[in-house]
Amino acid sequence: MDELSAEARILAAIRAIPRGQVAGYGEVARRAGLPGRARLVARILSGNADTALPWHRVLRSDGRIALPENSRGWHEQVQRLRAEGVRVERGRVRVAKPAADLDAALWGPRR
DNA sequence: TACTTGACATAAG
DNA sequence: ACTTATGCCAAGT
Repeated sequence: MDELSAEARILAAIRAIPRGQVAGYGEVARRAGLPGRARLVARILSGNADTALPWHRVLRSDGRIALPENSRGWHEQVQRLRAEGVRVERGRVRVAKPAADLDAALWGPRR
């Protein structure tokens, strides 16, 4: 019954990722109110045909592109990401290091 | 029902 | 930073 709504919420969560930004599968699931369903997000994307959907902004939690390296989809994802200014190196996007930033803020120079 | 598969995540070594 | 082992969940056989 709510199979459709689950998919709808996931699609909405993906559409909500701002241009030039990325999000992990698990992250998308959480934002859709479906914690623990990262694989459901992957399932939906694997079957998606909507080119307007910003599917390219969804990556693995480690910042790597989920599709098989050098596959057609892989190349397209890299291109789409770079087209919006996202730096992609060796099939992966720079992952944020909040701990380091926090650490610097709390324990940095003169503190 | 039992087993396999997949655009995953996380902890350990 | 990279690889392996486990856990996970929904669908397909």
